[in-house]
Amino acid sequence: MITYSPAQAAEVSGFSIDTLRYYEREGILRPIARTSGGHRTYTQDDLGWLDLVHCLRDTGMPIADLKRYAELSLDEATLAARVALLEEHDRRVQESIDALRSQQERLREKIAWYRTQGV
Amino acid sequence: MITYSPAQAAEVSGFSIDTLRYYEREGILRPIARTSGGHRTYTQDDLGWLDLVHCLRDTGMPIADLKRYAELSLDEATLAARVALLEEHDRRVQESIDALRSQQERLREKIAWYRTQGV
DNA sequence: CCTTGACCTGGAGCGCGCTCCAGGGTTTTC
DNA sequence: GAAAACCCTGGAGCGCGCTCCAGGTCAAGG
Repeated sequence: MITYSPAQAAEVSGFSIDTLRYYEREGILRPIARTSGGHRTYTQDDLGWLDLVHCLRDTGMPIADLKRYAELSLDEATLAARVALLEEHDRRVQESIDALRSQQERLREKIAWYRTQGV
Repeated sequence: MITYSPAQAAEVSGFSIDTLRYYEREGILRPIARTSGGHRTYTQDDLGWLDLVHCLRDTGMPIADLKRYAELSLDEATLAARVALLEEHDRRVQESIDALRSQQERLREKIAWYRTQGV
């Protein structure tokens, strides 16, 4: 089985080593496997999960929500509930995109107004 | 001339009274006029500026940038430079909208994948 | 082996953007 | 003219999401 050192996991996931440890402490990552000496070895599954985590963080999901989602994932039977949460998150992402666009529209109106003031 | 008490300025601008004071301390607002007793009286101009501030904050401009922008505004001759900064900000807003949309796209792909796993 | 670089833990610290508080003074209302 | 509501200042505190540090242990190359 292919595994990854902390440095490699950081490289591939795009999170810093410190952040990976922080996520594990917070329960966003399940406990990562260790070598006999105690060094972490990330699996491809771990990296797959981190990819989703990155996507959710980039779209503004708070750490606390991610943690609840991760806890849900411990129980196989919650798959439907998890997908529902992702869809709910998708709606919030859509709202923030819409909000950003409408504020951008206002910004552009203000720029246009300044332009009429002789720029 | 129409003026506004702190509470009214907060109501109209959508910022809390504490935030208005904070912005003034930080130099994002020019010093607000006072009554003989020291209470602030906001003018319509102040509220107009606060409206732009709200727009810029909502689109993610950091406090430090807003402060630099406000300092520029003290000099009439910088109008063109300020408009250029707003346009630069507009480009960054566009970038973050685009980033959000592409991450949303990935999120939707992940949801679709989970759906194939039997939800 | 032994060096060198990567990794470990627990906990402190930080940057941002507010938010709240104590202990007062001011303004408005009746 | 007194009560009630509002506002003042300076500074401390907070929530979030990391980031850094000390003081050690582990692992891979020569």
